[in-house]
Amino acid sequence: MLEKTFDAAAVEPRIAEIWERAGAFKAGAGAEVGAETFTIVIPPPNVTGSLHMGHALNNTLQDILVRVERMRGKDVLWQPGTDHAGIATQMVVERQMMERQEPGRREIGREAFLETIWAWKAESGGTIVNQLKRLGASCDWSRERFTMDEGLSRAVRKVFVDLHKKGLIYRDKRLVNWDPKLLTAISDLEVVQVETKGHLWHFRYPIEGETFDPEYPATFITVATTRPETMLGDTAVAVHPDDERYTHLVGRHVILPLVGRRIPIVADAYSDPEKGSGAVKITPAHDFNDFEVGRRHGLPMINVMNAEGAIDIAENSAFLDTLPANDELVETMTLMHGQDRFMARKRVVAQMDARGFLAKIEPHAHTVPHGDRSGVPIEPYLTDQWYVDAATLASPAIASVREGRTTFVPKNWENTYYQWMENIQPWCVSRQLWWGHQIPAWYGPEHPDRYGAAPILNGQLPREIFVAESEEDVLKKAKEFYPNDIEVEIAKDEKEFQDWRKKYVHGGREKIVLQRDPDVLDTWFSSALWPFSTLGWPDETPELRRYYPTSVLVTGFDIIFFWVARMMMMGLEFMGTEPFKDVYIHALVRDEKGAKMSKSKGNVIDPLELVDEFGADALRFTLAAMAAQGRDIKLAPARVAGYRNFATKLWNAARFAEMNGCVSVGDFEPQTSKETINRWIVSSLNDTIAQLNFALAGYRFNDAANVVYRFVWNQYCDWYLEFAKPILQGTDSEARAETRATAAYILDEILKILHPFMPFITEELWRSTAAEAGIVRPNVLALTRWPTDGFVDQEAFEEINWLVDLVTEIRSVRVEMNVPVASQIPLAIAAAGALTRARVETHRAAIERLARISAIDLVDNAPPASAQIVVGETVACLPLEGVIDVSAERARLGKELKKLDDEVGRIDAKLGNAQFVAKAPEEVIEENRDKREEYLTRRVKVAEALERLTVRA
RNA sequence: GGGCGGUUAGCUCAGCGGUAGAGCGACGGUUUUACACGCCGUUGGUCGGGGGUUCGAUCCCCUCACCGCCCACCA
Repeated sequence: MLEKTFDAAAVEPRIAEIWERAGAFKAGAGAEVGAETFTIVIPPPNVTGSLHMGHALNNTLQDILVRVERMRGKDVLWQPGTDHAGIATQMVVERQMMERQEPGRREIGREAFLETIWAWKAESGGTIVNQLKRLGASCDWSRERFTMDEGLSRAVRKVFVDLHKKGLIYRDKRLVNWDPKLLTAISDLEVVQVETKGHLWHFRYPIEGETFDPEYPATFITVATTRPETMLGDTAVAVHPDDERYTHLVGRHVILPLVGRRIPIVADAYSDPEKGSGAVKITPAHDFNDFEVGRRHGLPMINVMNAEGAIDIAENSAFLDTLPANDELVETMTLMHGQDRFMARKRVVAQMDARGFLAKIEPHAHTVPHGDRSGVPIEPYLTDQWYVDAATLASPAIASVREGRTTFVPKNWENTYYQWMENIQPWCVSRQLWWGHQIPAWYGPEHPDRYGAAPILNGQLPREIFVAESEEDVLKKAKEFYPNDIEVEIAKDEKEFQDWRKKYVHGGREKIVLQRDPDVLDTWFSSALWPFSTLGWPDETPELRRYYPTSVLVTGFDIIFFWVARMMMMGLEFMGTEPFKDVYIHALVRDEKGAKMSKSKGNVIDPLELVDEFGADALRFTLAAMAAQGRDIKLAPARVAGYRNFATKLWNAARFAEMNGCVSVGDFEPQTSKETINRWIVSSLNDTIAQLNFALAGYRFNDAANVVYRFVWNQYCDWYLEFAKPILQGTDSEARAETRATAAYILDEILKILHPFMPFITEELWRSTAAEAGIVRPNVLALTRWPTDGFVDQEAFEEINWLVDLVTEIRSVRVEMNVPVASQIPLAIAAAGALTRARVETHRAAIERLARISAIDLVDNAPPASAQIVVGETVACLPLEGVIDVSAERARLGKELKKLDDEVGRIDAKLGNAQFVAKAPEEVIEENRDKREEYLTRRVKVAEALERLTVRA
C-alpha cells in the first residue's frame, strides 16, 4: 500500500541508488542494437561552484532531452565534468588562505600554492557534482572529466603546439586589458563597461616657441581628457586634418607641462572636432586608440605605470631618455613616482592648476572598463602576451552556421553569434596566474651566432622561443637549434635559472638553461576543446569516433562568445566537424521581480532549498514549464509549490488505481476496448503523446510540460478516474476488468512520458506499483521504451465532450440555483433523440454520480418550473419546483439567448461580407458556417426552454 | 552609437493572423473513503499608446512611450 503522500526527501536518494546500481546512465545503456547516438556534453560548472538556479535550469533541460532519447532506445552519452576556472578558483583559494591567516601565495611559492589548490579541489570540488546528482541529472558519472586532468591537459598542449606551428598562435607585444589588482592580462570578454560619473579635464599645452599665457589662446592648445594621470606618457597631440582651427599648428610642437617633453601636433582623423576641444592628447602606451594613432605616426610609447597601476617613472629609461633635466621634472618625479593611478590623477590636476595649465573641469558621464572578476578599472597596458588568431579560426565557424550545419534555437541568437564572430579580435590567451594549464613554451637565449656585438640589451637577453608538448620534445628542439658543443637543460626553478643566467651573461657559455613561460592559459582555452577532449582526443578512442560530433549543446546566452563560439572554432580546426548539430540557448533565471539574482542583492534563490522543500521533481517541472523560448524566467517559489501539488496529485491517482485493483495487464491492447471512456482516455493519451513529441522536437519545453500536466490532471484525474468509479464499483465484471486494465495502462504510460520531467516520483511509482501488484518489471523506468502514439477514436471524443459539458452545466446551474451540494436531485431529459438516449444509457451512472443526480428520466416534455440546460441536441431539465426562482432562471436563459444571438450576428456579419467570403480560406468559412449552425440549433432549444417558462409564468 | 528582447487577468507567465489561456491569488461552496498539496463553482483582460497592411490583428508592418539585455575605442 502506497503512503498517503510522496515523500521526496526519503525517496530521492533511494531512487538515485537504484539508477546507479542499474548502470542506467552509462553511455549506451539500454540502447537498441545499431541505434544512432545522442550526445550532450555538459557545460562544465566551475569546480569552485555550487549549484545555482542557472545550473538547475540548464541541467534540467539537458536531462529531459537525454532521458527521452535514452527511452527511445538511442545510444546516449551525457558527458559530465567540471572546469578548473582559473581566476575564480585561484581567488577562492587565496581568499580562504587569507581568512585562515596563512602565508600568501607569493610567500609559499608556485608549487606549494598549486598543491594547496589541488588539496582544496579534492576536498570541495565534488560539491557541485553531488548537487547535480540531487537534481537527478542522468550523466554518465563514470566518465566524469576535469579540465586539468592529464588527458585534457595533453589535449591543451597539443592544440597549443599545433596552432603555434600553423602560425595561429603567436606572441605579440601590444596593449592588453590589464587587471592591476589581479596582476594579469584578461581578454576583451572579461572586461565589463561600467557607467561612471567622472570629469573631463581641459588642459592647456603650451606651444613651443610661444610664451605661454593663459590669456592668449594662440600660445597654447587645449586638450580634454578623462585620465589626467596618463599625460606623463603623452607623446603627441592630435587634431583632425580638416579642422581649420588647428591646421596652422600641425607640424609644430608643444612642450608637455610638468615633464618638459617636446611632442608634435599631428593630424589624424581619429581626432573628433566635435569632442572636447577638438584636440586630443595621445598616450600610446595607455590607451587603445592612442596606440593606433601612435603606430600611424611612429610615436614613441612611454609606459609610465607599473603592473599595479602606480606611476613608475624614477628609473624608467623610456620616460627619462628624451627629457631635459630640470627642477620641474625633479619635482614631478618626486610628487608622482610610486603614487597609484587615482592619487596621481589628483596630483597631476593640482600641479596643472597651480601652473595655469588647467582650463576647466566639466562633469562627464562615461563608461569605464572594469575587470569582471576584480571589479577594478582595467588598465590598457603594454606587455608581451600570447594571442590566438581568432579571425582565421572564426571564418569556417561562421560558415557552419550560415550554411545550417549548426543551428541555434531560438534562431535569433545566430545574429548575435555572427555579429561577434565577424568582428572578432585576436584572443589574448595568456594569464599571469598559477592555476591553469601552463603554457608549453620555453625561452632560451638567442643563437650565439647572432649575438653580434651587443648580445645583451638593458640587461635583457634576446630570447628564442621553443614551443613543444613535453620537456623531452623541447630539449630535442633546443639541442638541434643551439651549437652541438653547448649543453641544454631546463630550469627546475627560478633560482636555478637566475644562477645560470648570471654566469651566462658574464660569458659562461658552456651551458644553456631554458626557462618555461610561467603564464597559464585562459580557462576558456581548455573549455573550447571540451566536446572532443572529454572523449579522449588526441587519441583515436572508440568514444571519440562514436559520440563526436555531439547532438545538441544546451547553454545560456551569456556564454555564446566565451564558449560556444570557441568550441565551434576549435572543433572545426581539430576535428574537421562542427562540435554540435543544434545549440539550444535558454534564458536566465531571475528572481520573482525580474532582477538578476546576485549575492550582493541578496535575492538568490537556492535551488537546493527548493529541492529540500518541494522535491527535485517539482523544481525540475517548474523550470521546464517556464522555459519558454526567448524569455527570461522569473521564478516564483509559489509556482514550485504548485508543481509539487501536481506530483502529489499523480501519487494519489496511483493510490486510487492500486486501491481499485487496477493492475497492468501484460498483453493489454487498448485499441480493442469497448467502453467509451476507455477508448476516449486512450485516444486522449495518444493525442498527448503526439503533441509531446512535437514540442520536444522543437525544444519547446514549456509546451511539453504543459501538455503532460493537462493530460494527467485535467483528463485522467479530473474526468477519467471519476467516470471509471461507477464501473470499478459496479457489477459488470467484463467492463470492470477492461477499465482496470485501462486505468493501469494509462498510468504506466503517464509514468513514462512524465519521467523525463519528474524522474524520481515516476521511477518510484514504477517500481512500487509493480511490487504491490506482484509484477516483475524487466527494467528501471529510465530504460523503459518511450511510448508511441496510436489510435484516436473521434467519436469517443465527441461523446465524452458531451458528457463533460452536461455534467459541468448541471453543476453550474446547481450552484447558481443554490441547490445544496449534499442534496441529490432528479434529472429529466426532454424529447431525447436516439443519440442522446444511447449516451444517457451508457453514462447514466457517471452522470448521477458526478452531477449528484438521484435519477434520470427520459420525458417527452420539459417538466414545469425546471432549469433547462442545452447541451448539443440534448435538453436536460432539473425539475426544481419550489426550489428555483423562475424569474432568475428566465433571466439566465435570456442572457444565454442574447449571447447566442450576438454570436450568430457576428458570424452573419462575417459571412455577409463579400470580401470575407471571397478572400478567407475555405476552411475558415466552413468553420464559421458550422459554428453558426451549432449556435442556431442551440438557440432554438434555449428559446423553447424560455418559452416554456414564460407560458407557465 | 549599433543590435536584440519585453510591455497580455491582482501577481508570475503561455499564446502570436480567425475577438484570449495556465499557475498562484481573490470570492462562494465543499471534509462525497485517491488526493484540503484536494474537489465544485464564480470573478477577473479596450492583449502599453497611436497609425498602417488585411475580409479579419493580441499576433504582421511603421511609430511613440516605458523597461531590460548585449556589443562598441570616443577624449
